[in-house]
Amino acid sequence: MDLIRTQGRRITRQRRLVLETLRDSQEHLDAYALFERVKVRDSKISLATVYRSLALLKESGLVQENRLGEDHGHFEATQATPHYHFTCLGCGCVIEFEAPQVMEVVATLCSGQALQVTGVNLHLSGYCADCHAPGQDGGCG
Amino acid sequence: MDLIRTQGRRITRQRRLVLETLRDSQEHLDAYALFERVKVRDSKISLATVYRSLALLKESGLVQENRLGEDHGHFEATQATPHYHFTCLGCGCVIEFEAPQVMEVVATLCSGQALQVTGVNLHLSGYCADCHAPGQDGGCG
DNA sequence: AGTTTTATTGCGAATAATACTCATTATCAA
DNA sequence: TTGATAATGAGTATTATTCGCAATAAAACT
Ligand SMILES: [Mn+2]
Ligand SMILES: [Mn+2]
Ligand SMILES: [Zn+2]
Ligand SMILES: [Zn+2]
Repeated sequence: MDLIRTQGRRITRQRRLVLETLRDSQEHLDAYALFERVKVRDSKISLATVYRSLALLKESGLVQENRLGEDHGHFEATQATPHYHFTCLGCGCVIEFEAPQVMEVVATLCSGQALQVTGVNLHLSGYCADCHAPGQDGGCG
Repeated sequence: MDLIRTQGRRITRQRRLVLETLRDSQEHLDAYALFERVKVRDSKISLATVYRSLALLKESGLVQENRLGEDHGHFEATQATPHYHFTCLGCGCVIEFEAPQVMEVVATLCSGQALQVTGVNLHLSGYCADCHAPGQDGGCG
């Protein structure tokens, strides 16, 4: 968190609160849901500040934004190991998974096409085990 | 295109035009850019119809929507082989690439966690060969 | 501890992408 | 050709996110 204090940026109660709240909840909250949770501890905080804090925390790498197929972002505190997401179109649950193959793809592109990759986003959607009818035709064998 | 005519849906001049325009341009157009191109051939078409047509064509699998890190979608006619996207944060160019490893990941999740995957979206961002300074620290070795 | 500097906040208003309403038009089955 | 109704165009509404600005507070300085 202290690495924010570069370039004259300040550590504020609001920014600390946004990060803590995100870390405490092991979920993938959207900006408004996070706002509601943060408001419990700071009833005066504004939604704009939540957005601004998230943008800053993202810049510093402490927070990740995930696009999970909806028209708004979902946020989570950065984990130790990179992971990706599956969302169920039935119940809306989010399942995290690791996939080292993705980094192999990235490595191939780096050497093959001289691309410098700074962001990786893999999002799968479909139906979780609870939601898909066993007879239904799905996306895998 | 004819498979649209199921469930009482109709093939209209506008829908045909949206699909054709998308097929002709081998680009990743957003809804508004597509609207402008379509308007050349049908000056009366409305933006709402472009959105509605895209939604329908997506449903029928003829069109893919890609989220490329911006706050709006980009569309392309469905290709023979699935592919993924890299966007350059410098110049904005979009580079397509194939990556069979992604489907291995999907297969693993299908058998391992009984997930039914219907949508796959992999998006990389960073700097293309023209844009990254050779000395800069990037995301690969 | 008090003062100064200026980054940050809260609030409301502004934007931008996309969806909706509804009267009119056009597709298509009969 | 006609009738039933799906789709369109135009405008409006909605939603996520950003912006402008006066008031506030974090950090640097005394
Ligand atoms: Mn996660
Ligand atoms: Mn493409
Ligand atoms: Zn589910
Ligand atoms: Zn570039």
